[in-house]
Amino acid sequence: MADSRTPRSAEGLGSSSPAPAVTRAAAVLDALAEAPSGRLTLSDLARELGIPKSSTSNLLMALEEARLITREGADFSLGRKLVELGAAYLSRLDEVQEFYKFCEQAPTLSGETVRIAMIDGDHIIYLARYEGHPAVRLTSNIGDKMPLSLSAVGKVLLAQLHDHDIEAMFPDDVELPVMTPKSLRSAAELKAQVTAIRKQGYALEDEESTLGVVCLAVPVPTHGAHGPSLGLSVTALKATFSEEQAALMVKELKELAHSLGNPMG
Amino acid sequence: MADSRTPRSAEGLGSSSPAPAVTRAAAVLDALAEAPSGRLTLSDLARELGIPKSSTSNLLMALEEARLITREGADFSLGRKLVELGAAYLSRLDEVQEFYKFCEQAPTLSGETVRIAMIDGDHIIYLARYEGHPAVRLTSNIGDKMPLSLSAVGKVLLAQLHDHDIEAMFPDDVELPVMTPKSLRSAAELKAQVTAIRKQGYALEDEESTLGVVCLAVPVPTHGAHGPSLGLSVTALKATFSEEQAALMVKELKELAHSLGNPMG
DNA sequence: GGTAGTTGTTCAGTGGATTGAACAAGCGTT
DNA sequence: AACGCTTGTTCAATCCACTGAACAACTACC
Repeated sequence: MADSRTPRSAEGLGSSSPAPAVTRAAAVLDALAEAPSGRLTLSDLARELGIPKSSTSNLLMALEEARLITREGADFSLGRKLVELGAAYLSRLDEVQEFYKFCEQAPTLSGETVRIAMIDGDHIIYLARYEGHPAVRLTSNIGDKMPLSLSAVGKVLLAQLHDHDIEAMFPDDVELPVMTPKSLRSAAELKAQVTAIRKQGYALEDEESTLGVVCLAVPVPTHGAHGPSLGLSVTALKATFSEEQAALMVKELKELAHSLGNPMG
Repeated sequence: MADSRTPRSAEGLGSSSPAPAVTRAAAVLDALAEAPSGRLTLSDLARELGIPKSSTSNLLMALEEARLITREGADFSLGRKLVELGAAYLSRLDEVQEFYKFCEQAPTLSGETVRIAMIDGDHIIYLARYEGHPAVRLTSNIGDKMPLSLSAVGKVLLAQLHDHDIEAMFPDDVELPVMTPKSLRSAAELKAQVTAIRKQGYALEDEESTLGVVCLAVPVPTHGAHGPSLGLSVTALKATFSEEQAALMVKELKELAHSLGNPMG
């Protein structure tokens, strides 16, 4: 009966937005992005977000006119304008451009799958991907999200935060997402890793998100304090993974991180 | 003095939106996307969009809370959430996934630079790019836009439209964008090409956007009448471009287009 | 230092967006 | 076919988001 019973109201009860229509419109976009099929009807949205139908209708018309959503018969889905806007965001990040250039020239990395990611709330989000050999074709795409505890980049970016922030995000009794038998289970495990990562300067993910796959990650030093935290990672097959190779990759990752962190590297 | 004098009002004078706040919020996003530096202040936005400062402030607060924009001191820029939303849109397009798979296996295309694009108002927008050989590294990225008259995909998608739509978009006295000496100049030229493209089933772009580079494109048949028009293109260096190669590429492009057009190809 | 130009924030009044009920149109069932 | 239960649209009354002016905080330039 597809009873998706998640009446998460658009407004957080106490938080009256200075422009409710905008907040609700954003909630509509979120709902469409999270809907498994990517398509919802007016009534679906009105019900899920707790907005009167007539108001929802107005919102949808305005969103459609702005091409932020598309109507297809009775179904609404995300609009193409969002691809433009997302691309506009990425094109402004000089780091992404330099990332590609560096990967091509790096002796070891140029043959591997390298990604650059950014912390985004309690997730990481992939900004760009360089694929040296399509041998290990990844399923993740640009823009995809991943829990912090399940990825090397996530852990290395977490390690950059202050302890009290980590504590706030991962209280001792928190339930961590699990994707493989080797996924971290407890906040304690995660925090132990964080201190280890701080010492050694890089993070390792050992089949914690995908069996047979390992990941190394380093942080990009945040230049000038402003701007969000970036991280870099290499992905490799566990089967063909050696200590010396790892050392080489970490070395090159750190070089890349350094040149990204210092504008005129 | 950076006198960007473009007071393009957010509302189109006569068009009263059913949810003005949303329309204006979308205008804010547009303005940020088009701003050369990607950063604008509250006053910049208020001035450019013709919105009172106090209202603009409200909009920006709501947008920031939704993470659709970010504040950095006094400057506002696009937010990360837009990358997520754009990615969510793309992930729903099965065509993109199949596009990659096909390109890898195609005998000729697998070595070339292939792209899939979509018509979007009076532009095309690139949805995905497959790069066989990084020999001809393109400057265009996913999400980038391009005028219809300047690209092979643009022309081939234009040729899919009805004549009266083309006439409306390109009246005889229209001024076409020019990027190289070989760019089309007049609507007449464009329309002549459109009829030619309809006959031969594919479009050629001969150094019209970049000197030294040629492009071939075919349309993807729109299955079931709904859904936007997609197009495929291959890019090659004019220097190494031969007739037979072109024939092969067009053949494979058409195969790909066919399998994309028919879900269970 | 003083002035004139910014900037972004505050606040009470008002005009228009939002709303709920009533509407019409579409489906599936009995 | 008539029913029950959907769907999305219409419309007048109300409430609240928007507004404009006044505010405070900076910067720049004599």
